Amino acid sequence: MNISKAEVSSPANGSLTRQRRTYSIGELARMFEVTPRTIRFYEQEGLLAPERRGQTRIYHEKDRVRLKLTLRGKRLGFSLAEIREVIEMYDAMPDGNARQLKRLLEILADKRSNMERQLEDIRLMQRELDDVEMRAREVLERLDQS
Amino acid sequence: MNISKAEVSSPANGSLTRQRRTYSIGELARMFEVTPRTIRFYEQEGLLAPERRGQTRIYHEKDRVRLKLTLRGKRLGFSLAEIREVIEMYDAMPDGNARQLKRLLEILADKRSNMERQLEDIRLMQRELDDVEMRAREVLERLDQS
DNA sequence: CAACCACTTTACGTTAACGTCAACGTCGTC
DNA sequence: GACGACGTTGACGTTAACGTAAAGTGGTTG
Repeated sequence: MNISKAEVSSPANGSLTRQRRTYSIGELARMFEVTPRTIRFYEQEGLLAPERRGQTRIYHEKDRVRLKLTLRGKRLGFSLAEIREVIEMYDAMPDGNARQLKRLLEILADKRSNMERQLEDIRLMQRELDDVEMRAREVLERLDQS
Repeated sequence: MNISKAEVSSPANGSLTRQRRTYSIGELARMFEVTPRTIRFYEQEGLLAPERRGQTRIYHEKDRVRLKLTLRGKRLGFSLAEIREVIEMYDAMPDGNARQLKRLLEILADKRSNMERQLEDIRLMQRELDDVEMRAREVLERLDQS
């Protein structure tokens, strides 16, 4: 129950609305239920780029959001490489050339169709589960009766 | 464009509605856009159990459905082990004991909540994509104007 | 000051899901 | 009867996504 020193690590904060909260790798790891190792690995793969205070990594809101998006992407079956590609293009957007931007739109369309398919898969799978569950309950009832 | 010999492999079929079609490993592979190696691997992992005519494998409708379900499960991020678990329990259902059946229901509920979460993830991800796409289009327009 | 965290790097290990290659059998056909 | 297409087993290779262990650093706490 010790108060994190990270809380104090911000210099004279004038704004009230501005959240200048930072996180240690351990905090972030607990928040998202991953290991620090995972977070370092994502950095190594170019998905995160936290600030450094000496040796130790310091994560800001931006990093937290990225991690959240990364994990969400993973749950949807995207590879880290795919996720990185999108993140990189997103970051380079303002001064990205037309070719890059069009490539980005392509990728997005691709992800979109991917997700449409997943939606359909989920619908179908839910029906299967309904079916299996029904049968299972039937069998269970018969077992209870006898 | 040669007619598959598999077509002839069924003995005097009286029923009209009954589809007694069988498939070779290659046919199945092309149908689902996987390699034969993948299909053999799934068999080795207990997900398929095709008939054998001598050395060669012969796949029936049942096998085709299983493969379809397996691939769908994969697209949803389930491991082959998880998929096998469900398939095995499903097959053993009629004479499965109450404990097994309840375990099955647990697994199903688990998959269900998994998919609920995926639905939410997809919704969120779609919004992200909308957002990114909008920005990208804006930047593109500005590039076109200048 | 010693002990104890939390954090760091380096490096090797592991697992799932196949790919790839070799070496062979079996058709139909030219 | 050689050839090509397809099938088989077996074994080893590969990739992604981390796990794990070793060895060191830096701060605070009793």
